[in-house]
Amino acid sequence: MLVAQRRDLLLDRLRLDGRVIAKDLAAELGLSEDSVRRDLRDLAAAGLCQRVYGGALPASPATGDYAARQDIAVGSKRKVAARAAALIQPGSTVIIDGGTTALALVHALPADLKALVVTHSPTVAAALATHATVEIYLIGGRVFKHSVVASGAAAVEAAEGVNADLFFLGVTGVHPRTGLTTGDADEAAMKRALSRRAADTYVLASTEKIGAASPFSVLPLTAVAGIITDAPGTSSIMQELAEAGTAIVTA
Amino acid sequence: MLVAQRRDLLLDRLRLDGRVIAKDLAAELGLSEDSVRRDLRDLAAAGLCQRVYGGALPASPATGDYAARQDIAVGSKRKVAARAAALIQPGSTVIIDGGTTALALVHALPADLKALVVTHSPTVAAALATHATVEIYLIGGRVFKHSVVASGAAAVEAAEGVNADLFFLGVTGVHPRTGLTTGDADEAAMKRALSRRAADTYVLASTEKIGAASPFSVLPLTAVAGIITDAPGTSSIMQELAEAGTAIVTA
DNA sequence: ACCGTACGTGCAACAATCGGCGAGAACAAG
DNA sequence: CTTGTTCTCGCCGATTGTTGCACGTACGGT
Repeated sequence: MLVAQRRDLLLDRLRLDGRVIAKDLAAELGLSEDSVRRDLRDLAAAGLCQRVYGGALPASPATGDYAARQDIAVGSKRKVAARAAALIQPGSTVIIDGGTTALALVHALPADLKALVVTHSPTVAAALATHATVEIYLIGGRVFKHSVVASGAAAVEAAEGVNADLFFLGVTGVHPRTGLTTGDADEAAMKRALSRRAADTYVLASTEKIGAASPFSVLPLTAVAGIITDAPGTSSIMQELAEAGTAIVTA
Repeated sequence: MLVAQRRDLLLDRLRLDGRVIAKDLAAELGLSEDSVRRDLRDLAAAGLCQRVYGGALPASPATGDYAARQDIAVGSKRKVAARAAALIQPGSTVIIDGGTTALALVHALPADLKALVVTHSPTVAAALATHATVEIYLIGGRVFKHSVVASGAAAVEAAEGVNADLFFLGVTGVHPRTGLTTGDADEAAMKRALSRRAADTYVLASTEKIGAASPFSVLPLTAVAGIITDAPGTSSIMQELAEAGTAIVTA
C-alpha cells in the first residue's frame, strides 16, 4: 500500500461514509493511529477534509470565501447530487440530463461505480471521461448553446435506441400547478423523450428551482418517480407538492 | 529487455494494477531499484504517470493524459491551429476531430465566424458552446475515454448523414511510409468515416507527430488534401513527405 | 471535577529519493 | 582495429519522507 494510495482511500471513505474514524482506519489498514492522524492532518491542511476529534469529515463546501449566495447554491446542488448518486445501482444504465446540477452529479459519482451513463450533454460526457469505471454513451444532435445539450429530431431519434433504469432530469422550475418546466421547447421535448426511455425519472431540484416556473412544460409531476431536493419539507410549496402526491426525496 | 520495452511494461502495470511499486518491479525484472526509479521519473516528467513515494500511480486522466499533453508543445499546436482556422470559409461546414490540437483549433476560430461545426468530441462541443456564432452538431455514440471521442458503429452511422467541406483530422503519427496512424482501431475507423464525409481532409500535425507512427493506420498520405504543420521543411522526414507528393501547409 | 481518550510534538529507526560517479556495452568515425 | 562518444546501469552518500513510540497536553463525556 503506497502512501498516496492510502490518502486516496481516506478521501474515498470520506465521500462514501461522510466520515472517517482514525482508530477504525488504523485497525483496518494495520498501522498506527499516529500515521492515520498524520494523514488526516495533511489532508486537512490541503483543504481536502475537515479535522474533528476522533477522525475527520469531508471538507465542508463552505470552506471557500466565495460569495455567500453562490456557496449556498453550490452546496444545495452538491447535496442533491450526492443523494441522486446514492440512487444508482452498480451495473445499471443511467441517463443524465444537462445543466449544472447534472454536472454536480457526475462529480458525486462514487469513484468505483460501474455503470453505463447515457447523456446528451457534451459537458457531462467530457466530465465523465476522467471517471475510471463508468461507460459513456453520448447522444448526438444539434447542440443548443444556452444549455449545451444535443436536442432536435436527430437527438430524439438517437435516444429511442436507449433503455435505461434511471433518468436524472434537470429542469428550471418545479411548481405544484405548472409541474416541471424549462426554458426551451425543443429541450422540453428532448427531456420527454429521455424520460420515456427510462424506467424511473427523478428530478434534480436544488432549492432555487422549487416554486419556480418556466415557459415550456416538460412533464406533469405525476410522471416522475420522485423529486430530489434539499429544500426543507416545511415550506408551503413543499407541502403543496407533497399533498399533490409527489414523492419527495430529501437530500 | 529493451529500455523502451520496460517502460511500456511499467505503463501496462499502471493501467492494470492502478499502481507500481518500485521495489517489487526491481525484484521482478532483476534490476536495481535505481533503474526502475529512473524510468518512473522519466515517465512522470513526460506526464505519463504520477510519481509517489514508493512507486507511481497512473496519471489521472484529468491532469495527466490530457492536461499534461496539453502542456507539451502548446506553442506548436497553437500555430497549427491558427493556420487551420484560416482555411475555414465563412458559411461552410467543418468537421473537427477530437484531441488537444483540435481543441486548440476551436480556440483559434475567429470570434465572428459563421459556420457549422460537426464533431464527435464532447470536449470540442463543450468548448464551442461559448462561441457566439458557430453552430454545433454533435455526433453521438460510445465514448472512448483515452481520447474522449464518440466512436463505434452508432457514431459511424450518425456521421453518414453529414456532408462537410472540410475535415480537420488529428492523428498521433505522420510518417512517410506508414502514413497517418493512431492508437486505437475503432478510432481509426471513425476518422476514416469522417474523412469520407468531407470534400477535403487536412491533418493537424504539430511537430511531435511528424515522423512518429502508432499501431493503427487511419489513411494513406495520398488520401488527404494536406498536412498542416509547423515542423521545418528542411528536416529529412519533411523532405521525404514532400517527395512522396504530400501537400504541406506550413504554419 | 474527574478520567479516559485523542492529540501534537519530538525522537529514533528505517525506507526511499536524488545526484553524481564509474564500469561496461553499443556504435560511429578514423 | 582503435579511439572517442553516448547510453545504460549499478553503486555510493547525502538528503528527505515515513513510521511507531513516548510523553505531556487538550478534549469530551460522566
